[in-house]
Amino acid sequence: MRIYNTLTRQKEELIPLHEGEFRIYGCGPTVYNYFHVGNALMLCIFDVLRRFLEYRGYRVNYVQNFTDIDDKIIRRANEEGVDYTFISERAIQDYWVDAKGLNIRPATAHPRATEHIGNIIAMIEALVAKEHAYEADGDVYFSTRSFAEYGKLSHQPLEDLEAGARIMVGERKRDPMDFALWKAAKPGEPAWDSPWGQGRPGWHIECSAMAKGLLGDTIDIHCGGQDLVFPHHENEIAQSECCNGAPFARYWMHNGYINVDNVKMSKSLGNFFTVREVAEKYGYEPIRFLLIASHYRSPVNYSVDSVEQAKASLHRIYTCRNSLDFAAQNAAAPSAPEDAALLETLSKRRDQFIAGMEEDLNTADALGAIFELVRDINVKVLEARASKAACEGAAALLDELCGVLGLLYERQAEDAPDATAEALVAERAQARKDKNWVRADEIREELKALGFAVEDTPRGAKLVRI
RNA sequence: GGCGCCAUAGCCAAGUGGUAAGGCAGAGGUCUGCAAAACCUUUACCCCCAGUUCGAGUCUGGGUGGCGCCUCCA
Repeated sequence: MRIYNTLTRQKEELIPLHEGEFRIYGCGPTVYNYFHVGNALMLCIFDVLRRFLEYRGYRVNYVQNFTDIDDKIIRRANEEGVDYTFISERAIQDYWVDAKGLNIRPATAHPRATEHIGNIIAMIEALVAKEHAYEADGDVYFSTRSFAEYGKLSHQPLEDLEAGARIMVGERKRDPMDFALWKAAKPGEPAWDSPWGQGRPGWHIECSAMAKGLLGDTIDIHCGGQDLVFPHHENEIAQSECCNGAPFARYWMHNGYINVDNVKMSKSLGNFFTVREVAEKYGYEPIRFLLIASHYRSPVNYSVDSVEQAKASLHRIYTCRNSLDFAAQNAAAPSAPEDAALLETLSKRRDQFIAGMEEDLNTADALGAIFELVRDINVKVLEARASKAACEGAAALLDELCGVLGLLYERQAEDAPDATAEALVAERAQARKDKNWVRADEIREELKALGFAVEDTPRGAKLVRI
């Protein structure tokens, strides 16, 4: 598999450091409110990466953190007059609801910054001891000039980055490019004991500490949104490599943004749609579909129209999948001699799917393979009246590929046959045979009262729950 | 100013130099007592101008238009 590595700015063969296992760290959300469609892209795409690697036989140790202590959380807590933990807990609960709705599998671990204060302090102490960091009035800063490779991820020399740097009021930096590892407590703020007095961790050090604690000094893949490249990921590299004396992440994967009217969706611009609000109107699955329907590094323009298109696209797959169940139940033959050849033909779509995914996680291409599989199934299985075994084989393949993308999960099991309804269907079939259209239409009304719509297909009447 | 990204049909969107995947919408058709649904078929000289090449959406240079990071942000 080839992956675009931000560090080298090229596609590289993805090879794990440890045989058969990938260790992946993803920067999760800062928890203070609902996450929006833009945040969901990162969650969905790296969930797909993880699913695909597992599908290809690797073990995946995927750690995704929650930043549960931060200025915004504190501000929110003050606004609502509650403890900061109330805000973060509530947002994490909301996260689980939406993540589950989007069919994002829980990571191997979901560490919280506040659970790793000990690791964070230990790491800062090590950096101070190595003179990569210094204390100033209870704050601790990382000295960027002490790390010669600073800027290697964003490919910017320190001097150019410095042009945009500034010192905020109250900071005690020696250099504008230095960044806080530890912040001295301000009155009324949550704080932990440390060698530098009461305080709380800076944002960047959390991820370095949690990655080190749970995955080791060198991890395989570090992922996140492109907006984290600088300064967050650049700073993580500096901290981790100076502390550990080992390469931090071997591959850096960054997803692009979701745009609204061609402008980045972001909390600060206020042009965002929460996953919660979109899901209430269209359901969760179209959101997931929309996000993986284009390549993860290219921008996706979000609009109501795009969600509706996604929903319609998804419907095509669902129809095919449900028709396979119906066809399998009503197939004339349990199996046929040509089944093997038929399934062999269909499995070419699996090869196509995998080839797409292996080229920098090209989910758009992979989705194309799924739709071509759907057409193949419509023509060669459903229309050709293939055997029960062929129907089941086709269904299994469709489920397999959709499963890798995490799609087709809102499919309901078919309702168990309702005896009354079944009897009416049989009576209607007879009435239609007798050309008693009046009675046939009456029965349709009766079924409607029972909550079923009836659709006539070449294989007989099909009941659909209204 | 520094570092990058993007421009493919009405809309969305793949495309690793060799005569443009896929989806939505539209249009035809099939099935059909009616109805509903579904299925099949079909729709592009790839922003402009030069250049390299036997051959370019794909490479190079120059335009035009749009976007991002450099400050919290997925």
